[in-house]
Amino acid sequence: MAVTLKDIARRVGVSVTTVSRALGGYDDVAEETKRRILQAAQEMGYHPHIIAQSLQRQRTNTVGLIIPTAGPRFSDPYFTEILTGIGNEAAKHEFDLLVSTRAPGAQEREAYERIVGSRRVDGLLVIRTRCRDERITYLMESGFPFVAFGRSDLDLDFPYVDVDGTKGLDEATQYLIDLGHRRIAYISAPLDLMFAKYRLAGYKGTMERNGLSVREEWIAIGRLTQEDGYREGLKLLDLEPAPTAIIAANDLMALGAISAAQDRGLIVGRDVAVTGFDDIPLVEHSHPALTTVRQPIYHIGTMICSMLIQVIHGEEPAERHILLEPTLVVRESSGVGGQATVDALGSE
Amino acid sequence: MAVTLKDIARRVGVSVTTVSRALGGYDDVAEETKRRILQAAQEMGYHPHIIAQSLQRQRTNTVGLIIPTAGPRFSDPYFTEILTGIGNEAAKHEFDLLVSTRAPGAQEREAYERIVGSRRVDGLLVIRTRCRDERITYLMESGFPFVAFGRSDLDLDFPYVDVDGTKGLDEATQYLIDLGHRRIAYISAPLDLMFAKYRLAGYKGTMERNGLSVREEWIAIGRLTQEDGYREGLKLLDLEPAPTAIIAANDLMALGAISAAQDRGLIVGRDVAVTGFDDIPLVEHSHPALTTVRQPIYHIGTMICSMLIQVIHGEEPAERHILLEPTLVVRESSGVGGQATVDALGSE
DNA sequence: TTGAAAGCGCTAACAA
DNA sequence: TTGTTAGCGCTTTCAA
Repeated sequence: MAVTLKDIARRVGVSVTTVSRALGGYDDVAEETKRRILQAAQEMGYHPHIIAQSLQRQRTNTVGLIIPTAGPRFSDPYFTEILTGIGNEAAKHEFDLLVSTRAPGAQEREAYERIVGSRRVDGLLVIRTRCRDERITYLMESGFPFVAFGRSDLDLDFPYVDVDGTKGLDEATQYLIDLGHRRIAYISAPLDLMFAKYRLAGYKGTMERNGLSVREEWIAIGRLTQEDGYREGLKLLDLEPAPTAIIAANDLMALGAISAAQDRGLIVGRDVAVTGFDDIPLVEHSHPALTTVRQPIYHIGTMICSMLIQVIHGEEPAERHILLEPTLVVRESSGVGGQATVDALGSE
Repeated sequence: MAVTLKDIARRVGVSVTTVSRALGGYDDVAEETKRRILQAAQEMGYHPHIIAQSLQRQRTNTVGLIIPTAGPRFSDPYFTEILTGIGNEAAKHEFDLLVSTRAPGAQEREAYERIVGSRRVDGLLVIRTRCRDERITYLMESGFPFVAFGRSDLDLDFPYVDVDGTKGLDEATQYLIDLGHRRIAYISAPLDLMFAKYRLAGYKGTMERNGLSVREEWIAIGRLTQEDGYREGLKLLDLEPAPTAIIAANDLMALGAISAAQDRGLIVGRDVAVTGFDDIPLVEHSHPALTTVRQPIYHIGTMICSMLIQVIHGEEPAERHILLEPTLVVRESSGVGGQATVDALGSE
């Protein structure tokens, strides 16, 4: 049914080897022979059998990605975007992308073991690194090629790309403080996620540097969903005294917090400021448009993928540890023009 | 480096064949031999070399999905959700999932040809079917196993799952009409998408059945993004007379339309009604919460994947053509309690 | 109950 | 410039 080298060889009247070499672009094939082979291959609609190639070359030309999902209805735009980045970069290098979705835990560990053990892919991409991340210890132990999006608290050296979350939250927090805010609450990500620590440190550090106390009840934790942002947002807004600003550790929770504020009858950007982190496409046209810390997710996808492919090819990436600077994107939700400030302070 | 059957054979002192059979669970291996082999495999951390297995079995145990993306910053939660559904179902059957992202066009066609030709996967999932969909003609011609999410206007018989978009829009439109709306605008999806036709037909049909004229300028078209929903929403709201309700062909555009209305100083659910389609997690906690037509995206992902695996196994799926009934989910954006109606009509 | 041999489709070392 | 041979790791006859 499918065309093989053998079929072409038979038709052209040469050996399989010659066909293989002609198609492989080697120059030790007579011009005329090559021409006939190429033509036959063309006419017969030949495509190399990738599996056979992989077995021979001991190389699958495939990178793997196991997306850590929370549940079925998970749908963080963050993942779509990084997936696109990874996928496009992989395609550029003629690599395929194998994707699994697993919730952190035993199933996830097994998926890693199976993929590594079965040599299903040439390398893995680890995203959203965690504290004492066992995916990383496992991959380091097994010597399997991988690149991570996110740093680690393990004392291990591996290639990664990360965004300086501390800096990002420094900027967001300082921006709000400069607008006059004093009671700034923070909705953190679960603290087993590495980026959560960095961002929290940025928030706390900046508050303290400005001589502002960080009250325990101003720090909430949500699982990165809009729903959690909403729930925690309500709780924060119901505090006495209520915060005049809420910083969320990601955009989805910020959107939830905005809904919470609106449900409390507050005008976001005037009565209360809200900021996020990520700058997913969604928040540019939300209402109000969200002030957030931008990290170039798509671009990071392409970077980790291209680094991984370098590692697979046995090349040393120019930089093994890349820390990107995020940028604060000011929009309406933080109260452009200081409107929020005035009112917020006025109510103090 | 990696453990092979040969390694185990050598250690246990039997042939590769015997090891293969023992591990394969055949019962023509002596109990004692089997035990020793299993133990050795365990101790040595053996995992079958999937590529070698695939070559031999002529089966990759992998399904493919090529996500039709618009651009880099694409990030429709719709895709994340269906991806999760597909991925989880695949895992259940011990199948892997190969994912690519390609914009419709030449590159996409090549990706299909390459994947099919190279026998990279055992079958493909086609999502978001289009008019005269060349992916479908190609797959039918080549006899490659596939299952689609969406029907086709081609006169071809292939297995699919779809949601009755016409019915969904019937319900949404009728609901708004029953609330008293008369000037109902519609933001359609690009009409080369199959589902766009069905949904548009539902809108138009219901309007007409109720004796309401559908004015040309009330029908806008957006590329399913929030941004387009915003832009088209503004245009619609600036019409004279302005529509009192806007139906969007998907949730993302509905969110955009809501932002547009809010930027025009309108209260959505009171001054204007807005509805969507999909019921992505995002819209339950948006502000106002979105009235929408729910289609079980995650579940559809599992369905098409399990159907495909059946086809791959040479089984005939119980049902080859599944048409699901969507359900209208009423929330605030359509004006619960008829508030929108009264005010909207009042301004007529 | 076990092993030898062949072969999946391809590449590569070596010989001619 | 071309072909023969071997082999990637596995499964599967067939024979012992």
